Amino acid sequence: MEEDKFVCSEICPHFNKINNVKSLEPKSEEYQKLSNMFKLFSDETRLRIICSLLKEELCVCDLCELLGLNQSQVSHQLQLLRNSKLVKFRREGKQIFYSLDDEHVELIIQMALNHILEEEKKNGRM
Amino acid sequence: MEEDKFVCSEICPHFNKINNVKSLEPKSEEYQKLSNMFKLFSDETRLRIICSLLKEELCVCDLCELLGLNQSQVSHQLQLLRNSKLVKFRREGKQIFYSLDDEHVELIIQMALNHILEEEKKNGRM
DNA sequence: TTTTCATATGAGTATTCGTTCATATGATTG
DNA sequence: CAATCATATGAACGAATACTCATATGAAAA
Repeated sequence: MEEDKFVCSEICPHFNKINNVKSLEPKSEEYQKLSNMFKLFSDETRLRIICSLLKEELCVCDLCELLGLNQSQVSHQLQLLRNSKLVKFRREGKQIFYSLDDEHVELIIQMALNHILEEEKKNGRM
Repeated sequence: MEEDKFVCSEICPHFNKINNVKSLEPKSEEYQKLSNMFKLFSDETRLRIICSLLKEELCVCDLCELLGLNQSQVSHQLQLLRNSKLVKFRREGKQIFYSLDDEHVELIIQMALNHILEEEKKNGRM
């Protein structure tokens, strides 16, 4: 790893830039947490579950019905979301109702959606 | 797939909820684009590259130096970012300079970072 | 208290994805 | 035009992860 960490002779290393960036960037622990968070959004199934819960509290079975997924699939994904404290749940008889436990999620997804939609508009015009 | 798409007898399907959610949620094509976008942020290496480019235009070699990665690794990740139009680049002699080609990226990461930091604060207090 | 229903979970498998190594490309320099 | 330098790319391998199937749990109903 260290052996091929080359620096392109004398031309390239823009050390002023590099030091500038170094001073501004998040700490490495934060990078890990950030990427873990984005990982939760990166699977389409999970994302659809999250977006569904944005609007309504739903039970596992509702999610299966809504998304056309089997129960095991939904429960496994919900487990991941639970572990990351992104969703909360309450029991009501035999059913368990899930809802989002985070105020930022909606904003983040909305931003990303804005990006997508603008991208579409841009490509539509060219 | 279809066979085990059960609906928990008569109790569960909260069809009014389900229909409400259905009417509000993004279209399935958008889900795919959204998850693809988040996938780009979900790898720590890629995320560090993105965050570095947030501040400065940098050449491949700068990124290697800055992040302690080998050239192949950086180029492969840049290829993914290029394919998704998240970065742009310009050639200057032998070097290629990359920069971000998107205004939303910074906002999205900032939101997520807010989330992380608040989470930390919350846990610190308990 | 046995059965049923909604959900959770573990193991196994298939697939996706990141890294590495080797090599290619394309611009510059001698 | 041969050599060198910065970067790109393809193939192979390994690790991570999503899905499936089978089974467990825990509440309610019979």
